[in-house]
Amino acid sequence: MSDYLEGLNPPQRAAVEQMEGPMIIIAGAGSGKTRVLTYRIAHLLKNGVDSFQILSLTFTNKAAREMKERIGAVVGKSEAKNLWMGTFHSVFARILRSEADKLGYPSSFTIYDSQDTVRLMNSIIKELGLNKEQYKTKAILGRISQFKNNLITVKAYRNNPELIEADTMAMRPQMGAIYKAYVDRCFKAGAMDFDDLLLRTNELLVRFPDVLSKYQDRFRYVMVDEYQDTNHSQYLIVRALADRFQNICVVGDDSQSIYAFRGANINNILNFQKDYPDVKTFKLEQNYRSTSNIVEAANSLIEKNKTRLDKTIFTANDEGGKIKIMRTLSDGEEGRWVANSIFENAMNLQKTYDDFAILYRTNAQSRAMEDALRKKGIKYKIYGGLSFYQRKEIKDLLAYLRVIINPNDEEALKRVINYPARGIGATTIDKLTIAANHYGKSMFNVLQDLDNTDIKIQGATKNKLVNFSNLIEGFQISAQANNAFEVADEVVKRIGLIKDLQGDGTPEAVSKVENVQELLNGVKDFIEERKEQDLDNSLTAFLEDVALATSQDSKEDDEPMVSLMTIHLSKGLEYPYVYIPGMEETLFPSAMSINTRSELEEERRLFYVAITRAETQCYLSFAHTRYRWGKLIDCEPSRFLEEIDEKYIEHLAPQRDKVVANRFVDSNLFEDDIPRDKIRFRKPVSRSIRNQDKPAEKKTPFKQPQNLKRVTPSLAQKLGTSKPAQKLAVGNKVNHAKFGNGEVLQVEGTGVNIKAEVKFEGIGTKKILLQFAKLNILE
DNA sequence: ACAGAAAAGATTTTT
DNA sequence: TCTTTTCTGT
Repeated sequence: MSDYLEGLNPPQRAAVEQMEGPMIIIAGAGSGKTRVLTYRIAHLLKNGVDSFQILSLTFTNKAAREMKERIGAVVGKSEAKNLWMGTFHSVFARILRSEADKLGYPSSFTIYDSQDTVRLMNSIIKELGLNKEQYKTKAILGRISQFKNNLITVKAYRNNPELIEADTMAMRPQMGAIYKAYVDRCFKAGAMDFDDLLLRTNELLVRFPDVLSKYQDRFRYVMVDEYQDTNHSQYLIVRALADRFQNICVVGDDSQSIYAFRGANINNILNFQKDYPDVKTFKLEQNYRSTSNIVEAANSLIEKNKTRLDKTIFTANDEGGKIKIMRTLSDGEEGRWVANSIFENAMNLQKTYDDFAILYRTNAQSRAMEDALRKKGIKYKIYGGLSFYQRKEIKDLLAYLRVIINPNDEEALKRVINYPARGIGATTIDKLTIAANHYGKSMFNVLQDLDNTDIKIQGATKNKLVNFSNLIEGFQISAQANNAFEVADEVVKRIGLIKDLQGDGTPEAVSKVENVQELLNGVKDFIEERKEQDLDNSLTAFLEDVALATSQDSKEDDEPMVSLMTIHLSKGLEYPYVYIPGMEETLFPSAMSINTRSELEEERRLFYVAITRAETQCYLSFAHTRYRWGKLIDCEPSRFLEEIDEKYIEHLAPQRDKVVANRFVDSNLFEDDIPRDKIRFRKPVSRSIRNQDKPAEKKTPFKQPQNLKRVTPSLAQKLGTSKPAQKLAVGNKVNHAKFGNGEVLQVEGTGVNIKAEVKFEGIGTKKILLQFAKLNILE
């Protein structure tokens, strides 16, 4: 019966068998963390713990679902069903729904996604008459998010001179007013943003001790996965809930903390031992995922971080291939190289495309990869980006459903009030907004009571408004009698959505219609699935599911495809072959994150996460030029490349071509790594042909030579320094244009500061900065 | 009120 | 480069 314990190594087993008291499992990458978590819950259940008493918080819905399935396999499905398992946001949304009235919210409160909050903030800034250059929507929202994650309410903000001072200094003196307006509007709309789901939970637990007591008593065993990525708000919730029984088990890896930018506090995991002095610590240090080359390379990288918990990741796996680094001229060439390499590996090693992943720092990098993959005929899927539920046609339909459930949901209302177009324009909406603010009512209430408001709206427009509000009220009545699918279907038919989308029959239009159809099917599936499991299948439940769904949660495809995603999204996943393009300064590490040590360390952890996704082979690449912001810019290899111990690395880029090198040195152009064909043939031919039918002044004639000139000096420097440590070794015989022949005695420094000590015949020893030296390797 | 044109903005990561 | 916002004229 307890055979599930057999396959575990000693620390894994010890962690599984530790049932009571505070404990922390420090789980290195690929150390079988999910297994331990799963079996630990199974173990609790087997030992008589009631499944209703376990709360398990994960980072993604997907992780929760998978874990539930695996537990179900061990202890039986019906038992697993009772577990409270999910993301912080989804679990606490559920709790907040049942306790909403205590906080003055309707239990059918809406969850605002980031699109909604941006729209709301835009209108607030406009209404307050603020300069939008000075008050950037995103920056303001980011600041408010910070406040909320640290439980700083509007009141607390106003009583905090330091915060006010900081905002005043940052040229945002109206921050407090904006914050208040934002919170008020959300509240009035019966809406919570993502941060509210945590903040309001805290409020609930603090203000209502009986509620806290209830949930403390209910959740006698609390588990938190990815603890290194919890923020302060989450930290407090967890601590409060576990306070009575102290059966709290957190799992995480400080080396994989990559969400500081959205408030994650790595100190939560670093200080856990201080919070619970009698904590039991378990370390899972054996990596089962990757080859030893990958594990060791990642170790050598992460050692460069100063703030770390003490642990040593090791593996018993094969050595495997070294980490391969490729250098290319341009981002386009980088993409082609990746696509080719995937194609060849799949072919030669008999792998399917499922075995490959391309992980990048920024979403913008996907394009070059996509282009190359498409040309090569390789199927791929992109995770992240616009999820299905964020597409316009879907959001529009969802907005109708939201208004039906919660007519005070202003963002949804504004979305649908004139969609499909029914002649209610911006002017009218502005008037309604003003009236709503003035009377302290929701916009929909104003609509229902037009006669008792003194806003000047023309008769024709007024009719349209009345028709609209009647339409919604009709839906609401229907929603009381019919299920979610029937309501959604009725909405689509009544507003003529399909007809509106069909339009001109372009492929885009067709796909929009299909999307709407798919959403309807989705509602149907949802209802049936929930019915089967005897769960809430209301429209409200559906909308909540959708609001908290992420792109990772989409269904699996049957056809094998290469996976493309940001490194952030890749956390928790693993692939045999991993490609990490764009290993360049200002891209990775990002230019925004090189100013402080902690930011840089987070970037390094991000790189660590990326490398450790790989099971058998990891490829890194960088380009010398890249299109960014529509401009061709020069790039320098990432500093991270030099931080991996050389012995785990193999460079794939061709070595310097000496003949070419010499020729270029003579003319003071020594970008000898550029293959000759590339110099001649990069696009100018086709461009000049295309330019023939364009006005002369618009064309950029022979951009190529221009680029060469502009690029030359710096590119030369970079090529000279790109891998000098490897290229220029002690003992090399070199030639210098001025000093003649010599022998390398020493190489020191990094990046642009690499120096070589060279003994020249008849001249003596010189220290030369490779960045400027015109050295040719003779042997 | 709306379509088409011009200008601005974006690219760090997201539950 | 490509998308989104704002302006302009009807």
